[in-house]
Formats: sequence, C-alpha cells, structure tokens
Amino acid sequence: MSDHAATSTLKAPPASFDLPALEESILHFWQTNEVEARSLRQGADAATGDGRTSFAFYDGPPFATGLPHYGHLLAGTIKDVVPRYQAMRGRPVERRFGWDCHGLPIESLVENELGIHGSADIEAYGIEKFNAACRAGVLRYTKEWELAVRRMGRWIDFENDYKTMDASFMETVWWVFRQLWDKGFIYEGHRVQPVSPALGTPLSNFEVAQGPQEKDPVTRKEGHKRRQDPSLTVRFKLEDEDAYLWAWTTTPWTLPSNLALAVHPDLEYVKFEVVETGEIAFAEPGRLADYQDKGKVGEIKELARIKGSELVGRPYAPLLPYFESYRVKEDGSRWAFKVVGAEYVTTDSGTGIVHQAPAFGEDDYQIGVKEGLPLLRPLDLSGKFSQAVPDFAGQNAKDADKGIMAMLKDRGSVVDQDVYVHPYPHCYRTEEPLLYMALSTWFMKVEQMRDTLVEYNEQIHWVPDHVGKKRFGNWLGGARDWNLARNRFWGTPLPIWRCDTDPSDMLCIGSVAELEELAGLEKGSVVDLHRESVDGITWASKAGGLMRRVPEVFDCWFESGSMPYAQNHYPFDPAKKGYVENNLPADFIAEGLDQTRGWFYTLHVLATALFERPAFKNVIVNGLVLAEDGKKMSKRLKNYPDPTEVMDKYGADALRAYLINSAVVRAEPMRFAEKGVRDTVRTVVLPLWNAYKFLSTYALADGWSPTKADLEIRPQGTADRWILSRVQSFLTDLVSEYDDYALSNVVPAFHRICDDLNNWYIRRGRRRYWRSKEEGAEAERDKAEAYGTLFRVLQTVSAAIAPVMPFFSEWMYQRLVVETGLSAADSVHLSAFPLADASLRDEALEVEVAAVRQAVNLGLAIREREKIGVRRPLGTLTVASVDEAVRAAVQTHAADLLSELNIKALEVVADDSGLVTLKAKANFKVLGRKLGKRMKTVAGAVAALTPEQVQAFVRDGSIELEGETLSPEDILIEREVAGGQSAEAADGMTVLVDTEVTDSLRLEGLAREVISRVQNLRKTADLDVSQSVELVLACDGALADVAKDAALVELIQAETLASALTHQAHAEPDSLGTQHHAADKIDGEKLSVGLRVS
RNA sequence: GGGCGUGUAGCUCAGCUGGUUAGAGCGCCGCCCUGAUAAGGCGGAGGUCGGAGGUUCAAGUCCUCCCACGCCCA
Repeated sequence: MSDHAATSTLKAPPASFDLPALEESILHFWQTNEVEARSLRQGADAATGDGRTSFAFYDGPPFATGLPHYGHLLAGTIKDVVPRYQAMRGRPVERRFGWDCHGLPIESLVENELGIHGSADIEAYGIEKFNAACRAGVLRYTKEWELAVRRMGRWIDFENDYKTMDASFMETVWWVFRQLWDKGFIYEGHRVQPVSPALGTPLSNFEVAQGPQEKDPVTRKEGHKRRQDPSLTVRFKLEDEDAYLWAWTTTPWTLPSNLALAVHPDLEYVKFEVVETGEIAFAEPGRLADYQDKGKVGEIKELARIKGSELVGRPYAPLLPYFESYRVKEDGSRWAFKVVGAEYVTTDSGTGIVHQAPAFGEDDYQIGVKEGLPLLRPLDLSGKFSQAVPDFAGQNAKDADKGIMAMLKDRGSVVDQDVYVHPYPHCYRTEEPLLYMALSTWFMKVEQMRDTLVEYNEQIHWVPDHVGKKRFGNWLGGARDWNLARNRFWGTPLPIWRCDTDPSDMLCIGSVAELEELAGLEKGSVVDLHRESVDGITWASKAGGLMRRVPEVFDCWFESGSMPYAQNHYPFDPAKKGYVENNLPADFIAEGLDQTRGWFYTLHVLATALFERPAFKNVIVNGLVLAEDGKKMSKRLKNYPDPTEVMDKYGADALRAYLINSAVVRAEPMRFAEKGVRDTVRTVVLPLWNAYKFLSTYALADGWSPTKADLEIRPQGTADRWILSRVQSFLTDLVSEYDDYALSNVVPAFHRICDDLNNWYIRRGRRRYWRSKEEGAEAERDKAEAYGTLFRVLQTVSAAIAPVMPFFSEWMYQRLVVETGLSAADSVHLSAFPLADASLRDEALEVEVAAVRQAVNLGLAIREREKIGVRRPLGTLTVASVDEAVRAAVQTHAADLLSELNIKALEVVADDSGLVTLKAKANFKVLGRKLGKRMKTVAGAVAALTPEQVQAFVRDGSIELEGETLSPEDILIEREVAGGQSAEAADGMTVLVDTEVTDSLRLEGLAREVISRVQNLRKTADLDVSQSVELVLACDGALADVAKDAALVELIQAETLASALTHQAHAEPDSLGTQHHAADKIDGEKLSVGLRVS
C-alpha cells in the first residue's frame, strides 16, 4: 500500500449496514432535492403533445377505506419498478395516483357508523346527509396511504391525483355513458337479483356474501346458512290429454306465478298409472323410483316411455286462476302454461319436470325470454303480494307458503309435501331469507361485441400469458351484457331523465352544460353531480309531465373503467383532449388476478366500445399475498407482520426485492414470510454492500479516487475483462427481462452477478488491491485497473438494479459518482439505464472461467474427501480433459486455479485413461428419434460395452452394434474414477490431486495455520487492515521449526503485516506481554500468539 | 356447477418443443475457507414428481378421469 496516500474522494463506509436508516436518508435526499417531483414532471411533460416520448401508465384506483396491505404494496412495487426502468430508458412516465371513492364498501361502512341499514333507512335519514358522510369517510386513510406508499419508495403523484367522486371525473363518466347511449349500446332490461324483503332493496353479490354462513354438515364446505323449506310436489293437468305432469318446488310462493313447466329434451320420461288412484301422470323414471322408494307413491303401472322433447309444447291448465288470461296470445297462439325444453333440468332432485316462474329465478328468467313468456311479478320489493294475487295480497311471500299449500291441497293438486333442508342466502342484516326476483335495470350491450373484444385482446401482452389467453379470453368470448345500474346512493348517478307520465320519453345527458340548459339553470350552477345535487333537477316533458332522473347510480366498475378519460376530464378539458387520445392504450398497467373481471375488463370494454382499440398494451397480473400459514391475511388472526414495521426493520428495498422475486408477479399465490424479507437482505442486498465496502475500504486506505475514465475503463487483465464481460451478459439479460415484464427473473440475475463479483472476481483479486509501489510500474498499473474495474462494475450493477432497489441503488450512486463529482445527473433515477456494450463481451473467456471454476470445485471435493484442509499446500494437481479448449483454459488460469486450491504445480493432460474407466450410455434424445422401437435393444448393447470397447470407439469415432452404425453424437461417454484414487470427474473433466505431504509442504501448511491464527487475532483486535504489528509466537516442536525457517517467517510477516517476529518457547498468552494475544492448538501442538502495535 | 391456475425435497420454487442417477435456494448435519463480507465453498441426509388409467421405444413433461387447494364466475 502507498505510504503517502492521497485522500480518496470515496467516503468511508458506515461501520455497520443499516438499510432502513439509509433509506430514511435517501427519502430525505429525494425530498429536499425534489428528485421525485422532477421525475414525475418529466413524465408529464413528455406525455403531452403528439410526438410523445413518454411511457403511458394507468394507476388502478384502490379504495381508501382501509389501510394498505401487502397486496397493495406488491402491486405498488410492480407499478414502481416498471416506470422507473422505463424512465431510465428515456421514456419518462407520468404517474398519477387514483382513488376509488364510490361503491358499496364505503356505503356499508357509513351505514354501520350511522347505525342504519337499508334503502328505506337511508332515504329517511336523507340522501344528502348520507352522501356527505360517505364523502367525509372515503378518504379517511389517504394520509396513511401516502406515507406507506412513499416509505416503500414508490414514486407517484398524490397532488395531481384523481378521485372518482370529483365532479370532473363524474362528468366524463356521463360523457362515456352518453357515447354508448348514442351508439345504441344501452338498453333497459331485467335482471334477477336477490332482494331483502325487510330492507326492501336488492342486494349486491358483495352483500349476499356477507350474509350468514355455515358449513355443510356433509361436505364441510362453507356456504350459505341452511334453512328448512317446504318441499312440494304438485300435479299440473294437461289440457290435451287426461293426464298430469308432476313438478316439484321448494318455493310454493312462486306457484301463483307459474307460467311454464320445463323438461330436459333429451331425457326419457315415463307415462304411468298410479294403481291405487288410477291417476295417469308423467315424470322422469329415476326420480319416480325415488318417490316410490320413499313410500310417497304406491304401486304404478308403466304405460309408455317418451323423450322430453315429445312433451315440449304441450299445453296444461293453470294451477291457480290468477294469470289465466296469458294462456293464449291475441293471435290465438299458445303463450304461457305450456311445456318447454330446458338443458338445465337435472335428475338430482324433484321429478325431472321443473316449475317455471320467470320473474323469480335466473334460469326461469332465461327460459322466459327464450320462450317469449310474459314477465309477471306479483310481488313488491318488500316481498308482499300485490292485488294481482288477491287471495294473498299484502302477505309476505314466505308467510304465504302455508296458505298456498293449503289452497293447493284443497284443489287436489298436491302429490306430496315434505321438508327440504338446503343452503340458502340470507340477508346480512336481518338474517331473513332473500327472495330472487327480476328487477328492471340498465344494460350495456357487450355480447354483440364479443369478437372485437377478443380480437383486441390479442394485441395485449399479458404476464403471465395464460391469464390473458385463457382466463380473460374465455371471459370475453362468453361476455354477457353488463348490468350498469345499482340501486344505491353514493355513486355517479345515471344521467337518464325520464318522463313520469310517458316512460318511453327519455333523455340521456352527456354533460353538465346540457343538463343546465335543459333544466333552464344558470350556466355553472351545477357544481356537483351526486344524487343530492341532481335528483331534484326536473323540467317539463313533452307529454305534460315532469322529466325526472331515474333513481339508479352506476356500478362503480363503470367509473374505474372510464378512468383513462375521466382522470383528464375528457373531452371537456381542451388542453388534455389530444393527450388522452395519444395515451390510449396505456403502455402498462398492473393489478391483481381478481381484476380479470373487474378493472381489466371494464377498461377493455369501454376502450373497445368508445375508441375501437384496447385500453392497455402490457399488463402484469399479480397473485394473492397470503399469510405465512397459507391462509388469507387476517387482521383478526394477526397472522402477518405490519408492513410498516417490516420496512422499518429490514428496509423497503428488501421488501420490494422479496415480493418481486417470486411467482406472485406471475399471478400465483405467495406465502408472505417475514423470514423471507430478512433473507432477502442477506442474500440480495448485502452482497452488493459487501463489494462496495471492500472497494471503499481499500480505496480509502490507499488514497485511490475514481475518475471519469474509470466509468469507461477497458482493462487488459484477464480477470477484469472477465467480470466486465459478465456484467454485459447481466445487462443484456436484465434488459430483456424488464422489456418482457418478467420481473421475477430480475433478482435471480442480479444475484448471479453478485456471486461472480464477490466469490470469484474480488476473492481472486484481493491481493491486487494491496500491492505496494515498490513492486514497480506494472504492479501500479494492475492495481489501478483493479480499482477502476471494480468501480465500474459496482457503478453499473447498482444502477441496473435501481428499479427494484431504488434506495440502496441511489445511495451507491451518490457515494460512487455524485459525491466524487463524476456524474452529470444528481440521482440514479434521473440517469440513463446502463446498456450492455457488446465490445466488452468475451463469451469464450466466460466459458474458460467456468471451466476453471469447475476444476476448483472438483479439487475442493477431493480435499474434502481426503480430509486435507485447503490451508495445507499440496504438490501437484492434474487436470485431464479431451477438450482442447478446456485444457487451454486451465493453463491460462493456472495461477487462479492453483492458488484457489493451494497446490504448487499443475499438469494438464489430454488422456485420462489412467485415471478413469470409460462407460458408454446411449444418447436417448438422438438415438430414440432414429431407432424408434429398436431403441431398447441398442441402448442395452451400448451399456454393455467394455471400457476397452468404449476406448476404441472414442478413438475410431464409430462402432457397429445390433446392426446399427453409431457415431460420437449417438453415444454419451461417462467417466468413472477408478477406486482408491484422489480424483474426481465431471462433464468430461477429470481432476487428480497428489496427496503426498512432504516435509516442506507440511511446514508451509503449519505456517499458514499460524498466519490464520494471527489474522483472526488481528480481526478480533479490530486492527485496521493497514496497521503493522510486531508478532510474538510461543510454541515448541514442529511449530518452532516453522518459526525458525527464514522463508516461512518472511511469509508470515508479509501476510500479517508484521514488522518483526519473535519466537520463544511455549508459554501462556497473557505472559507474552503483548497488547493482544490468543492461544490455539495446531495439529495437537500448542501455540500462543501475541500482537504488539508499534 | 363452470372457467382458469396450482399440486415436484422439511419449506419456497426451477424443470425449454417427451429422452433415462429429477435441480436450485432456505433450513438441518459434517467439513473447509476468509486482510471486505451479517457472507462464501465442498459434501451429506431428504423426493413412489397429488392419485389412477392411457399414448409412446421412452412420461415430472402429452391425453382422459379423479382428489386437494386457490382465484373468479354462477
């Protein structure tokens, strides 16, 4: 080392590695220097104008009604890594945070807080007050969100964010809807929905799922709470024959609304006579047998068998008198009360003939539409019968079951009455059973554009592939019309105004200005579009009535799907109009697998319908983050650690790298383990830190400073060229992974380059960094190249990993190039991504080193087996390989190889026949294709070859076996080390170690043991690496021989920086009179070591 | 019930268009190395590749059925 060291421009590394503290300092740095703001501004600037250079990104809006969890952090990481990478590649990214403000979660939360439930309660409470409460509550956690998002290092604009409840956002939603309306995509239809009679309102799937649950006693599966319902089998009289159809139901209250009976057209039905009563009836034979088994039907006489399709179309008499007028249409054709065919009819239960009430079941409704049956719903939303069914008017449906059954019994219609236990959805508030009924609602036509949806989907790059091709593709192919409306309060109101006297007179409003004009309001007077603000706006209709808004609000998915336009108030903001069109489709989005039918779908449908293009080009779909126990993360179970605490304990970079380094970025579920984050620090972050610490430690001691030239150094030395070549390979791999959005491959690539750097390049090159000037100019040059190369590698590798580990990468960048005055950019995130320089690649060299490392591994394996520690030198290493390139590589890197194995001399030979026996194995892949069925015979013959025959084959390159002429490519040669030799073989390479220990080798080995003890002592004494010492050795016997050998003493002194070495007879360490001392045994011989710092 | 995915070592996962002692990391047990390293290296134990059939000279890989789990939709 230089005695007259200059001062290095590199700072001393911190004594210990504290990633969280380092991250806090970087957060502070970003803040004070507005680094994030500048990056975001670059994105926004580049996104404007026709010749945009930006990378377009849409942020999917989360609900802020809860705190961010790992799922959000994972998505946030993905949404940060990609934009950071793109920005470094010269495509700045505008990133605006979005908030999903509307919808049921917040409404339910507010209902709970207000202690009210259901539509009636809310209306009584006042929509205005209710919505005000929602508005106040929906953003309650935004500060916490912002803190967590910043802490994890995600750069995104919170100031210029978007909220789905902003008037500008909502106005665009109206515009979107109006476009669809004008294109004829919107229609009014019906949908069968679960209704809570007590609440008087339909429930969403979400609410239904909130209802009481219990496990099925047999299957143990969680499902709806079970209930007992009447099980009723009734007979319907055929009108064209003196016979009956038996049908079964568990909802007698729907029988007054019966309009058809369904049979499976392909099933067989039996016509039979009940012997006891003489009744003639139809049923499915298997089901009928079940009735007989249970003793519900006595002896029968089979009369005929027919297919279901033969029953289809036959008329029967109405069971009850209420809707008799629907028997025939005006044109005299049969309308209702007929047998229809339906594929969904099963023989699991009932009679194989199913009662149909189109207004009260999804299947029934579909059949009703298909068969042109009337839609009759004699029940209101509170489940009470209307005057259409006078006998039960005013009664609750479920309460009416008894009366209806009694009436049917009186009329002789009941075949059997029983009780049926089944899982059934119940109201989440009142626990009463829900009723399914067809309700009027608004649809967007999606079915007609299926083909286009599928076609545009083919332009999207999905990660992983199958989510797009299969899951999303299938979903699009079978897409149903989209029910856009919800009977709720806190959402964007449907902009449809309708005449209260002539329902066919409707207007769809596409902007605030249009509304103001139609309603005769002053321009600019409508500033909010929520229900409380617009429901009261009316005007006179043509028919002399009043135009009123329909009561529904939008499905909030419609709003988030409108986000590409609505976040920029398209098309109302003239400044942003071109911008929106230019940034559609987005280059990139990322969300969880659950969004397949959510955001991904709504974005795609709306972009396709409005602009005839997909909404995004690339999408990463992440899987679910589960708790360590494989269950869902649950606050109640406390089965996961708090995200903020994890980041404060291990660092956000570690958390990010951990999350990204798993199949969860390919839509697979991941078990989150705190241990995993800890291990990521150790295995991903620390290796780079260690390399950095090595450089700065020696640079500091040596007074070495990096220069601009070092950033582009082109060294001559083999090791330096090798590591730079490896770095180029790494960069090439990395760019292809980033470009392919294959984030899960990034950390493994980084890990490999760190391994090459630490465990070969630095390990092998260590001594180059403490060469002294006295060694001459060549040594100086070599040292400069060593420093320069390591510097360049660190700078490059740390910058390349910046997207994944933004904090540590930035910290390195500051220390390596900013504080040393070498960089124009003041942040790694504003610098260019390091691209591979092909001229630095030397693939042949990479292969050479791989061969050498292989030889090292074999040598170490031999030492292991022979129980000879690496510290003990050995005489000769023999490497045998038939591959000339391998032999050359081993020769070229002989110094590394011998040094690493601590062996004196190397012999390289081509012929390993003395070391191994050759065995032959058929190359199945090659031969199998050629031989087919004869494969087995030939393979057997190959395996049976004697070593001599194999030897001959290797020499001649050809052999006849079983009538086949085999060439070298057909046979794989395997080497097996002959017993009793200290040799190992693998992949065509054989390594032999001469294990004979001569006296001089033995003494040198002991000297190395002594050196090791001294170094350990230096370390425990915490001496600086360049601190010289005086050494005292107290030992007898063979160790004393070492201490008397001038050459070995010189070696010990050189290795341990000892200016003097004194030897004495063995004594206890504390009697040596030195500042530091230690005792140990080497080969059973006692040794005391003392260090004196001069 | 349907769609999609997953099932490989104690744990987390690789295994390309089928090719013959099934791999890695973590953990465990030995041993080794260390003038940067909280690291690293070598070796070991540990697998009927969810199950059953089938196709094939050859199946972890392809086909069918079944089982379990997850997500979504009914």
